This record gives sequence, C-alpha cells and structure tokens, in this order.
Amino acid sequence: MPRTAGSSGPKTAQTIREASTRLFACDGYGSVSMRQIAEAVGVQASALYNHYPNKQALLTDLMVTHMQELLAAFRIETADKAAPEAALERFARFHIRYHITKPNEVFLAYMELRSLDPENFDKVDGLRRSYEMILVNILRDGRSNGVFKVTNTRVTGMAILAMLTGVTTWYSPGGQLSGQDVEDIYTSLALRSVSYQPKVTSDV
Amino acid sequence: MPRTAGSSGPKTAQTIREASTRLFACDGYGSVSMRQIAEAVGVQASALYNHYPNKQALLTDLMVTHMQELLAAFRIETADKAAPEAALERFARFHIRYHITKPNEVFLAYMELRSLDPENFDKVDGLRRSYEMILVNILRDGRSNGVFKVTNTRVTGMAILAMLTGVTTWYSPGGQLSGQDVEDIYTSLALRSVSYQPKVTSDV
Amino acid sequence: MPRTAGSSGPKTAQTIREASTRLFACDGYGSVSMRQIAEAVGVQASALYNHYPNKQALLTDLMVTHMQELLAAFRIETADKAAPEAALERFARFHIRYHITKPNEVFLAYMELRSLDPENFDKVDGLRRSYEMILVNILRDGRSNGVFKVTNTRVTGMAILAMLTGVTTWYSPGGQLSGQDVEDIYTSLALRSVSYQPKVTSDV
Amino acid sequence: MPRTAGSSGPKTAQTIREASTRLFACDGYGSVSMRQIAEAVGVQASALYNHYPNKQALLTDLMVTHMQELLAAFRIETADKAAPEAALERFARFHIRYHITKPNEVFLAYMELRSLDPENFDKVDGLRRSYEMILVNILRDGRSNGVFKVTNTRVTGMAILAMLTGVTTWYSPGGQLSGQDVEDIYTSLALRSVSYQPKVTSDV
DNA sequence: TATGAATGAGGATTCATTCAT
DNA sequence: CATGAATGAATCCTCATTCAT
Repeated sequence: MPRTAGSSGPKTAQTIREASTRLFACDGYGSVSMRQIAEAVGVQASALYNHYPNKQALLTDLMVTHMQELLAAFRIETADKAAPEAALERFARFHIRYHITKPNEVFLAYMELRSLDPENFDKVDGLRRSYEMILVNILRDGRSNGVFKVTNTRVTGMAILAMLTGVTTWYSPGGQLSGQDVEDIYTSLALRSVSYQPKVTSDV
Repeated sequence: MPRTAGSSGPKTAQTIREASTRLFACDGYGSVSMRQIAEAVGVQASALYNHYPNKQALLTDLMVTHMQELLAAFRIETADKAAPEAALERFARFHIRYHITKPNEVFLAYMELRSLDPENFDKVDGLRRSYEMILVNILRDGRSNGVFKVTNTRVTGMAILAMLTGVTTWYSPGGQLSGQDVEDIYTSLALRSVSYQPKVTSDV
Repeated sequence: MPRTAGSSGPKTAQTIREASTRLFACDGYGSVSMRQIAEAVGVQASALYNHYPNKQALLTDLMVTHMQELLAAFRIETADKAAPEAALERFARFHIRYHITKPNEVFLAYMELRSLDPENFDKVDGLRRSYEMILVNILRDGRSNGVFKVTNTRVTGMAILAMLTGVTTWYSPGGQLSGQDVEDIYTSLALRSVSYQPKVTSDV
Repeated sequence: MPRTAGSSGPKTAQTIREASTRLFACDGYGSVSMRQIAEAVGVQASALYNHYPNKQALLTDLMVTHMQELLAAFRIETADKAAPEAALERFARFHIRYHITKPNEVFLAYMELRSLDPENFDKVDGLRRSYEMILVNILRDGRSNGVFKVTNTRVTGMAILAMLTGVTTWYSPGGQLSGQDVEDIYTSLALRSVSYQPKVTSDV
C-alpha cells in the first residue's frame, strides 16, 4: 500500500522531527532505532528515507535547526541595544524561558554533540559558539563598564550557560514552581554570580 | 586456545572499567558495543562476561562506583564541620578538583542516567541525590545564618551543581588555565551567586 | 509536479533500454537496482513502470530484442547461399563485427541467461539456439562436402561461438587493433580450427 | 544456542566456500544473499561472519583460491619443458580436464570479475593474466619455431582460452560425450586453429 | 579465564513495486 | 507520463549473549 491517501510530505517530515527529537532526548541517539522513530510517526521505517537520507542527517537537522531557531528567537527579542546589566538579565530570562518550552530540543543539542560526524559537529558547534559569544560579549561590556566583576569572561560565560541550561534536567511545567519563578531564580543567580546585585525578589 | 598466558582476573576487570568508562563517555552507552570494549581491552567479547553478567550491569557498576567514590572522597576531605561560607567554598573547590581529574566518570554519571534500567536508575539516582543534598544543606545553613541570599535552596543547589559540573565540557589539562585557576573562578562564581562576596582573586 | 516538460514516452523507453543494458552488463542484473537505472535515465524509479511492468520484463525485453536483431542482421547480410568455407568466413566476420559494435548487448545475452525466469529463459534460449544452428549447419555442410574436418559439429559450433564471442571481453575500439584486424584474426582462427586453410593475411 | 556441539571452524569455512561457489555460479553474486548461503550451509547468516568479514571478501577468496589452485595444478602437471606443439596440446588437455571437473569455480572466476571491488579485481586479474601468459608464451615459442602460424599471439591466446573455457557452459558429466571425448575435440580445435595438424582422432 | 563458533534478534538501509496526485 | 510518498520484504551486517572447548 503506497502513498496512503491524504499523506503529505511536509506533514510527515514534521512528525518525524517531533518524534525523533523526543526519542533521541529520552533514550540517546545510539539507543533509538529508525524503526522506533517510524513507529512513533505511524509509518514504516523505509518511509523515513523519503525525508532524510540517513539517521545522522536527521540528527544533524534537528540540532542545526534548533540552534538556528534559538539564535533567531534571541535576535528578535533583543533587537535593541541595552546596558550590560539589563542585557545580562534579558539574556538569562530569554534563555530560561526558551529552554523550559523546548526542553527536548535543548537537551539534544547539548547531549548529542558527541553523536555527530566531525563535519556535522562543526556546523552545530559553530552555531553554539555564536550563541555563547553573545553572553561572553555582554560580560565583556559589563566588565569594561565596571558593572560586572569577572576574572575570565570566556569561562564565566560557559559557567553561566551551563547553570542556566541545567534547568532542563529537572523542570517540568505543572510542578510547584511556575516558569516565572524559575526565571526569576536563575536570573538572580546569574546576575549575582558576576557581582551585580539585582533588586531582591520575594522568596519563593 | 583459551586463556592468553599472563592474563589475570582482577587486572582485566579493571581494564574493562577503564575502557568502558572512556568509550561510554565519548560515544554514548547505546553507541558502544561489547565488541568495541573488548577490543579496547585486548580480549574477545565473550571474555567480558566472565567479569560482568551483561552490558547494563557494567554501566551500573561504573556509575554506582563513581558516585560512591565521589561521596567517599568528599567525606574524607570535609570531615570537620565548617561555617556555611567556608563549607560552600570547600564544596565548590572539591567538586571542581574532583571533576577535572575524572572527567569521563563524571560525564558518564550525568549523561547516561537515561540508559539505566529503572531499578539501576534508582540506585544511582539515590546516590546522586545524597551528593546534591550536601550542597542544598550548606545553602540552607547559610540562609539560616543570613550569610547567603537564596530564594529556593533546592533549585539553587541544582543550578550551582550544573554550573560547576559544566567544567567537564571544556576543561582539558594542559590548556591555558591551570586547575587552580579554574577552581578559583568557579568557586568565586558559586559564592557570589548566593551573594557572598569572596575575597577578590587576581585576574586570570 | 508530474511530467517534466518536454519528456516523451518512446524517447524515455529507449533511454531506459540503453541505460539498463549498460548497467546490467557492467554490474550484473542482481546488482543493479531500478533506482540506479532511473537515475541514469534521469527520471524517478516509479516512472520506469510506465514503460516496463517490472525488472524481469525489462531484462527479457533487452535479451529478446538483442537476439532478434542479431538474427535479423545476419539474415540481411547473408541472404544468398554460399559455399561452406565462404559461409563460415562470412559468419565469423559478421559475428565479430556485430559483437564489437554492441559489446554490452552481447555480454548481457550470454551472461544473464541465469537471471531469467524459466519461461523467459526459454524464449531467449530458443533464439540463441537458432543462431547457434546457423553455424552448426554450416559446419555440417562443410563436413559433407569434405571441406571441413570436424568430429562433432554441435560441440565445434559452440566452441567456435565461444571463441568468437570472447572478443567482447577485451576489445575496445580505439585500441591498437582495428576492428578489421580483429575480424581477420578471429576469422582465420575459426577457419583453421576446422582445418580449412584461409589465404594468409599479413601479420598484425 | 551457541557453538553447537561438534561444530568446528575449518569445516564450516569449507562448507561456506562450497555452498557459495555453487550459488554464485548459478545465480550471480548480486542475486545471492548471505541468508541463502547460510541456509545452504545449515547455519545462521550471522555465523558466516565468523569466517569471512563480508560478502565481497568471500567472493574474493573463492576467486583468488581458484586461480591459485589452477596455476598450481598446471605447474604440477607440466613441470618439464616440452616442444610447442606438445606444450599446446598439454595446455589444452589440462585446461579442459580441469574445467570440466570444477565448472562452478571456473564459471565464477570468469563471470564475476565485474563484481569485485577494484582492489580485489586487481588481485584476481593478475593471476588470470599469469595463466593467460602461459598460453601466450607457448604460442610465441611455436611461432618462433615456425610450427604455429599465428598473426597475433596475445589475441590468439585469448581466443583459444575463450574457446576452451566455453566448455563449462554446456558440458555436464554423464551426458553423451565422455570427458575424454571433449578433451580430444577441443584440443584438436585449438591445435588446428594455429595451423598445427594433429593426428586425426576417431570421429565422435 | 579466555577463545571461537554459534545464535536469534535487530541494526540501518535498500529493494521492487504501488498509487494518489 | 511523471512524481513523490508510501509499503513490506529483503539487503548486509552487528548486536548482546551463550557455551563447548
């Protein structure tokens, strides 16, 4: 039975992306089979190859797309220039907000770098570094202005990113803390870690 | 032709642990085969089963052992009680120092939780929570004393842990920064993030 | 987006025949996929099925067509009756000439008999035997006339055919030997093998 | 169920060679699956990989081994030097005799050259050329002595080889003609084709 | 303890083929 | 007449694991 009536390319491709993002994030790239993905999509494994030439290309697409969307979303939210302390707060809030709405994509992008072929790794890593540099540049500005105390902006940037990104390992919507609570907590930690004292928020 | 001359049980078992730690960390549990491990050990795949009943047991052993050693090492270093700010600094310094000497073990323990069977997951997760609670308790003490400003100790604990653990993703000995440099930077970030101002260290 | 502009049925069918002849000859029927043929044609695999009901039918068509054309070409060149020695020479020259212009078709017809379904095999084999019998009959006439020394005409016929057909395994136009040279050499060998001494041609 | 009691490596490997020779010869390399071979051997497909790393290596081994055995057998039979006419007769008789006892190996070695990877092709082709040169050298000697009339020894050699080898396409033991009959006929054709008149054998 | 030969399930991917469009 | 999305079986090969040796 070919081309089941009503099937359409773009729709299936999107379903593949959604299913594989979830499965790769939960079980790891190496532990997920094309058959499992196909089953989640509701299609035979061979049909996946009409949309992606192989498993590696699928993973790469997921990761590249995620990083590109992340960068694009950030640019939209932060088109205007801001002072370093405002910029850092904005970055932290954006990062947390984005990451708790797309936990699987984020988890994947950080965890499965090792599963990429060298060539694909470079693509994704380049995008990842671009994002990292946004934060590092904010820290540099703040240090120049004397508003942040930072000994090494590169290391500090990565440390803050690791801290913020860690939210995906435990946060689930519908828990005790609202997204806003979480955003507040992490933002406060980030700002203080570079010795900027934000206004105290009420205890959660 | 069984039993290569000179082979010995305990030595082989240790080699298996070392090889599999490295391979699992680099490629992911699901992407590493027993044959790959065997090759790295210099033995046939079937010989692995004289030391571990199966692949899952091997992974579990690596993770449980790592967590137990981590906890034991911490207890040895910090047998005596300390004030919260000293305790937090000691925790941070210990964590960084331990993690940059055993990057593969650490990476594994954080990344492959999802590859554990539920039963094994519980074992490892229990140990992980014990370690986490050490930090959370320090934060609680500090908040009670009024020396730390923390809105949510649980979340803050996980945030700091994520930040500190992130060092494994980029640090490699022999780079520009010494272990001591890295320890200083991260410790400073951790302390400041809870609004404790450590003495300023020289710029790195 | 069906039917690429400018495409036309008969032209495509012919392109399919050419591409598949080449591919089957080079790689073997079992090693060539419909997709490979389609790619060589510049079309999707499914389009092939507008011209041939299946892969086996395509192979059969190539082989039957080749044999029919071979027989037809022979009949045109040799419409008039000739004496055995002239007939054998004419046969040999025709065979070589035809085979070095259509090496792929010939190779296919000899090599892929085993890939035919029994029914299709019979069709092709019948034609092959017809062609074989032309040679065998020439040998019989020659033996009756006393001009050829042949102990077993059937075996001798197949031996001469194998010898002549073997030219396809090494000859390529543009090499050191012209087609005429090759024709002369093989014809001489064929005639002498039945003890008929042809006029000596100059050494090549 | 592993290592079925009584199974032994060399025995299985030999069975694999026999089964695959037969299957490749009958159906073509590309049309035979590892499963088919395994079934013929009486083993699971995966067990084949304990003996050969892949299908291509198996084919290569069959062809290289065949060519080496052919060359070795020829050298044993024809250790002493002989006059060209005797040498040619001996070569023809050897070739026919060898080829009608190992029709599958021979068929394979001539038919599946195209299925070899370039590297493996070179190995087999080198051996094939060695064998070919034996015949070509006999023809050269005979031409020098004036006992053979040959215009091009290389082409003549390949033509005679093709003729002799063709026997595998139709001969089957137990048919009307004995192996000796066939040997006589082909040898006579070969000798006459270079204008050497052998003693007439009785008509078959 | 280790090997080497085996299993049977399953890996990614390709196959010939179909049919709605 | 061609495409593109699908099928389901089959492709080669690898998997974790077992057990006679």
